[in-house]
Amino acid sequence: MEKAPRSNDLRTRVGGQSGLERRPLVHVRLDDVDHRLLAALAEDARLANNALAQKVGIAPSTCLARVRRLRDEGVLRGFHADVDPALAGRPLQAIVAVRMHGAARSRLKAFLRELAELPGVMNVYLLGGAHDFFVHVAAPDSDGLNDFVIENLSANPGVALTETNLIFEHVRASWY
Amino acid sequence: MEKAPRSNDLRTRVGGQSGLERRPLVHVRLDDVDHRLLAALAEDARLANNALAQKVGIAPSTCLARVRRLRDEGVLRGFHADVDPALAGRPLQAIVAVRMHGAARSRLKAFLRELAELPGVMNVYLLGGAHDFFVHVAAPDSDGLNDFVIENLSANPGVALTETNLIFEHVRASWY
DNA sequence: TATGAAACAGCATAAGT
DNA sequence: ACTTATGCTGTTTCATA
Repeated sequence: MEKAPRSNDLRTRVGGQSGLERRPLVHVRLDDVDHRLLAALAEDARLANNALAQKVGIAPSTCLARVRRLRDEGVLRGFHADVDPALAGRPLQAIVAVRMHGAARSRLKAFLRELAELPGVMNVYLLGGAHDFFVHVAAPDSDGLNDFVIENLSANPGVALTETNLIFEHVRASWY
Repeated sequence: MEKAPRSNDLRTRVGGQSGLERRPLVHVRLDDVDHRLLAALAEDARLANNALAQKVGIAPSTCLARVRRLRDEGVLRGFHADVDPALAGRPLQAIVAVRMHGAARSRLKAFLRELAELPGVMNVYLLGGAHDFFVHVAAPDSDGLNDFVIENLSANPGVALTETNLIFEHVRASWY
């Protein structure tokens, strides 16, 4: 039996999920233990398997298998550090609401993908409703924000209008 | 020498930052290595110190000290698992824009704090602009979403109007 | 399917250069 | 800031219930 190079299954195959590609929409049955695992990892993604197992009351080996299953099924999409944009040089956050011209809607998803790659862009939400999408962006200053909106949004001929909402506070909820 | 119970410094003192409390607004100088560390951890929060060090091209001990500094300074706010709401039983996401009555604005922050604790609430954004805040929420179904808006938002006498935007796609950007 | 033990590998941590 | 060295912990497999 060839020995695979020890792949820490909790850490590998993380990321690489843009959120834009269509997912097979499987239904996953999650029991109470699974929910506790998800809650614990949502709160602290760096919990070691041992500590995690103890926290939810199962054996480490069982815990490892459960978490691997959750990852393989796609319930656990990844593990990310939460960086404070203000302290990382981007103290000015905004949510820019954008409406497109009707003809440009076919290229919308590709456009969003490009936007998500731009520096400072934190989230992009494709919407149904009065606006077509929201861009959550963090900028170094007011000029930077203005430049972002003008150069990356308004400059696009498909963009009909933008509405910039400054963010005064952002509370990231604990999820459940 | 008393042996402190091995505290993995990368994992301790994580969480407990709601985002609502006022921060001392210190300026942090980040060099290129720091930015690479943040980017790497934002992409995969479970990278072990060794692997992280190798990835950014510094020694493990240096890496440990750097990351600890980033955490102590508040640049690294925490490490969170990214759970797919759809596969976890909440396939319907929305961003609800809310405007308050003028008189109710003084209690706004406390209100947001309460909202953030509700099941399904993922983000709350306090805004300046046409709306007072946005609530990013994930609901089990259309009824659940409706109930959330009515019971937790419209029911509040301070709420003047709500505008629910369904989310078709959510792209979480790679941060930088 | 979950558990527990055992073995191994790999990591955090603290010296010293 | 790097290198080295050392306990020690976490991961992993396998046998068992």
